[in-house]
Amino acid sequence: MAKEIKRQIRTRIAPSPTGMLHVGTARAALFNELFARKQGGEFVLRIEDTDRQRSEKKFEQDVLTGLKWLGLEWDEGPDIGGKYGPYRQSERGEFYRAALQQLIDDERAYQVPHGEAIVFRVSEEEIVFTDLIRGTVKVPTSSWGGDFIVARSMNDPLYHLAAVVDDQLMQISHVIRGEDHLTNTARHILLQRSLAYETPQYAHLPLLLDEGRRKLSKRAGDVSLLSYRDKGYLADAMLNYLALLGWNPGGQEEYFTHEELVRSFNLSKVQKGGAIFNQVKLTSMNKHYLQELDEDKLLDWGKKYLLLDQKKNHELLGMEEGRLKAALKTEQGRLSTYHELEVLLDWARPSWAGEYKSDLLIWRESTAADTINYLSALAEEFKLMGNSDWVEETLTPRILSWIRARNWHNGAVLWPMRVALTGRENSPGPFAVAVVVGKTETVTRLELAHKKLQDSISGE
RNA sequence: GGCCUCUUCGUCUAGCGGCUAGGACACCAGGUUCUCAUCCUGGAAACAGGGGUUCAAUUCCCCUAGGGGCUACCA
Repeated sequence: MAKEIKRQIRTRIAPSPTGMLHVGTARAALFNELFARKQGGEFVLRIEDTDRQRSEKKFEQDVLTGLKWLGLEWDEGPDIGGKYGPYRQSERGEFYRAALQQLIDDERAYQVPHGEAIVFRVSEEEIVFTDLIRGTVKVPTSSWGGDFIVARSMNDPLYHLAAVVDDQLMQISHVIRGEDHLTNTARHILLQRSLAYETPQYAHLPLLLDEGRRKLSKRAGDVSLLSYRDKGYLADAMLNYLALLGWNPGGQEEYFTHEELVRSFNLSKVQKGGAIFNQVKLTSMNKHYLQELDEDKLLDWGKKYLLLDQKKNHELLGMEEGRLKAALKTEQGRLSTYHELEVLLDWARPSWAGEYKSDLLIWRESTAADTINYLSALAEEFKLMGNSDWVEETLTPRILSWIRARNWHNGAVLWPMRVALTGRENSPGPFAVAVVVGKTETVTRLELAHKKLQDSISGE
């Protein structure tokens, strides 16, 4: 038996730029990247734009932007070149022509009478190959009907031919792709044999499914990777979530950095059945990552959101950066995506006017009269405080003991204070908010609340 | 229809002949608390069904059922 020289591990992701980068494609890219990195191999990005009608430059850009955002880096690709370029199929015509000519010369393929297609001859047989995830897979050529078209013309190759030629020329050792390619693999093996190519190792990933257990597609909702970025999902969270869809390292831990994923990745632990892309779980994972952001990263994250609609968020954007940072920090525990940001940050605006109902100011076990009293007492107490005391560590104990000294109830005083400052039923604690908006605004807001409540009572 | 393929809580999964079948998300209850969130405690929740093999099957084999994919001059 001939000792085979161990080939360099080379994997690839080969998206076709006919739409926005799909989360399923991103996940396949991730698995290819993890596998290559783990083995000390190389990861290649190839753009499969043989379908000129449907391929668009903007989609190619979306693919590149999306993969980069996720944190995947390729060793060779259309943007950086490499030793087996070009990496765009539309620029590789000569290679496909040569392969087609060879197939025709060897009578493995023929041109139909008027030259509008080149057909690859297939005899009836069963193709057997080893899948790194599924083991032995058998596909009879009858399953797709035998002969198949490999090109529209010498200058117009189709997917099967182009993919096979490129994988050979680019020295791809492992083809890791979706399960929907299972029968395509049999066709590719036939082409490889006819062209005297090497057959790479194959691994077919379980599909990403929608809630109805169907292959995740555009009609199922958001499948564009970057749409998740724009909704406030962090790349680290997305990467982590995607990695665990159809794979896991075996233990109980489920939060991993990219480096940790590389270290523990193993194709044999890839699941065989499809996995539902569950946005609820993704969101909870995102929340976890959001909690761990330091204040500068959190500020960057928040600003990206505000920039999405600059007009609407004009005031927050124009605000002093320290204040925005502090405001975000107080709301950090409540953040999970961008969805709620606008509402959560509303109180932080300097011109915030308190559009809440006065009844909200009254704690459930308190009365309007008492609340009015607390509100004015608080305002007076704050006026006595120096600006240097206006930090949470000083403010909190001071007011708490001030309340205790008067035999008041924390809730009866703190609830109205918090509502006066945020106008919300649910919000960060009153001291944290008071520190962010500053002493002057705190007093103003307390006086506003006081007036609101008084007006509502006298209006009855 | 044909071919291929898959099957553990609702979801993502651990398990690789002997376990009270574990974790996470979601859900429910309680605690902490001015509220929400966080955090802590607890709870409900699964081996698709039927045959084998074996002292012993979630685990190995077969059948059935169900799901999914493919069946383009798309990729």
